[in-house]
Amino acid sequence: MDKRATIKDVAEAAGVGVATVSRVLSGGSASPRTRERVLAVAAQLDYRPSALGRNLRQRRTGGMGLLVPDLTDTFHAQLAEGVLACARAAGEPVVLGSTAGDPEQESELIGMLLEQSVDRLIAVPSGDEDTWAPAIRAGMTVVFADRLPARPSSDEDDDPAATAVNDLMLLDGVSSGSRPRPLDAPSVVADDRAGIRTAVRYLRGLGHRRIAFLGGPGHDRRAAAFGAAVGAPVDEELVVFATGSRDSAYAAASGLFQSRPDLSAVVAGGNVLGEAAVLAARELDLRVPRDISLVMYDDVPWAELCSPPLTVIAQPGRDMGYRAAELVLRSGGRRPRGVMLPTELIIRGSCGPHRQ
Amino acid sequence: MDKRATIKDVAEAAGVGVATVSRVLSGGSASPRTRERVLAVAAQLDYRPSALGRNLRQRRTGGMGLLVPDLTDTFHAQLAEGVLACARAAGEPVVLGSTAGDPEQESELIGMLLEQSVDRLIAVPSGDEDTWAPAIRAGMTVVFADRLPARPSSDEDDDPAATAVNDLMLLDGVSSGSRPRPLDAPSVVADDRAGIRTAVRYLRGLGHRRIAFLGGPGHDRRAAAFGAAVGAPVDEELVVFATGSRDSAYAAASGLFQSRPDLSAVVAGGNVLGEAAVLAARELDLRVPRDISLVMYDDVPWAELCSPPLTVIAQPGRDMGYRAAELVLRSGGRRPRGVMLPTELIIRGSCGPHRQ
DNA sequence: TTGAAAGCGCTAACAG
DNA sequence: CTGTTAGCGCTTTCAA
Repeated sequence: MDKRATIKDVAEAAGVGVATVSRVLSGGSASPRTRERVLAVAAQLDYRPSALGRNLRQRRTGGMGLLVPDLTDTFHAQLAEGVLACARAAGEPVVLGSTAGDPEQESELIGMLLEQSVDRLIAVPSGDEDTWAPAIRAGMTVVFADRLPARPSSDEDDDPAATAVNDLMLLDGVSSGSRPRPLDAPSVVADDRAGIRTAVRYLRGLGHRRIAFLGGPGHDRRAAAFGAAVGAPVDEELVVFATGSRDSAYAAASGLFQSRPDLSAVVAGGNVLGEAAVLAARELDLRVPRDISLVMYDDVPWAELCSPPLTVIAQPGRDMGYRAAELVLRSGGRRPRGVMLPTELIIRGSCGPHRQ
Repeated sequence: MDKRATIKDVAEAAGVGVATVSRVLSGGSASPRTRERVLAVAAQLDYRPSALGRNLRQRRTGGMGLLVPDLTDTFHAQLAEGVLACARAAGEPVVLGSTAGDPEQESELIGMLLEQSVDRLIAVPSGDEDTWAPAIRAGMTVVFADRLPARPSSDEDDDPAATAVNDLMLLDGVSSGSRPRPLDAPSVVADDRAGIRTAVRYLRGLGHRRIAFLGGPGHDRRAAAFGAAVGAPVDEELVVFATGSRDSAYAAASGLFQSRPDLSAVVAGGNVLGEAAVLAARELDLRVPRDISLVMYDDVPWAELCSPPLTVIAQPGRDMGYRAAELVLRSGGRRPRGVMLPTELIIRGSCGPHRQ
């Protein structure tokens, strides 16, 4: 097996200079005669330009990085498929990393990408703005998907609720006065506010009054939207957070159900939490939707498999990934502020009327 | 924002040659004094060696490629997580591609990886050996995971069953006489034979006689194992294949149930097919397990969510990915023939006794 | 133990 | 329109 042909081989075989070959192959100007000959020789030699040389020359690796917390979270898998589809269409490679929701691993992966000179990155962030500042300072074009990095917990506002309120205000266009958003990166997110609001109204319409929110890492905006939707005063006990693992999600769901028997409906902030809620409810002999109504964020194939099938707030995971990839690729000059995609409440069978 | 420091910067600042810096940073020999100084300067300058230069010099990109048919197939997501975990531990990047089960896209992605000089690749293959020969000929170290490329359909044996039988014979160590396996790549697969056999015996023990196999692309070995487990003569109609999409899986399942009302149990060759089987059964008002018993290949989190929870043949997806990554990384010299991991029948609630 | 120098394959000035 | 040339940042002989 002989080694791959280089640009030099092609140039020699075609009797032209290497620059000409380079030009022809990258669509530069050349006489039809020359162009034809070069193309012929290149094809004949089965020449494929090496990305190595080009990358070094341009001091940057093509393609993009993609960082998600966990691929076995079906929503992240959908999002990744979207990114891959766009990248494939563009012929660009995607370097993938999974962070397990751990800011430290996230940082390390960012470092790895920097080392590879990958300067375009799509991320479902786990760390806060402090985690992400280095990447952006290093000149990376980053597009956040699904959620934004949390505010750094530099001072008092350490709990999700407070952060979430901040984000909510920002979402509303209300200037928060202090601490301007330092991160200059576009994002592709779903309209969490509308999605949650619709779900809460739907549950309200069914007569539910004690509604809980079960969230995970990165669900702060959703929690805030939930708070806004149920209206003050928010029963603090009815907003609980898990830490990301399936075990933690289960524990949170189980704890919630046990501590608040008066609960009649729950909104799960993501599919892993919805899964946990179904499991915990079954374990505690709570019937869905007879004893407890459930709405889950994320539409995933298995939502239909449950008995009853789960009512969900669908967000277009694949589209979000595709759009994010488009954004990060066409980051030419203008930096669009980001995209917000609509959600849709898909009513199946996991919600029923409130029974006294 | 100043540009990143290069090896030259470090060399100058430390008053040594670039070669020395390179040596020190890659653990070569150097006097303690020099080493210390270089390290100090490097740290001070926040120097990170650029992979670009190294890659070009070594004419190869570090890390590995990973090709899977579809990340929203939870098993593939698990496998990918395993690969990523190993890669992360080794500090190596992973270039991901999703092929949608299409050999053509697979070929294109292989071409892309070749262009990037990624010379290590883990794949859940969709194409046949003809698709993969170029990659291996080009000098790539390929490790197949979950399944092996099918024999090229050069002549008569065009249908899955025939191919499957071939593979089965190979698995048994029976030399097939003709057509020696030309592909020289190790693999990490589950013990499909044992898994399927155990499932079939379990169903037999429950009294089932009309058992069907519902397969997808790449499930040839499983189909063959199924044929062997039920024993000749195999009712051809009871072995059906879908093409990979969820729609196709649903159609196959639905068609199977409708055409064979005498069916009392089905083995789904993968989680997407299991999903389809549950959906199709419900649509046709077939009760699980009253009317139809179901065993699904792959254990996935949502298998427990179904009512009743699904009895599954679990294969260690994450481990398989991790092992494959280990294999492809430590491909030093010896080329191990591959690994076969055990499966486990996890009995939940989707199988019941056969009722006349 | 160390430094100088030669590229790896490619692109982008700059001449011709 | 085309060829020559100078590197991109790194590793690796080869001498000193």
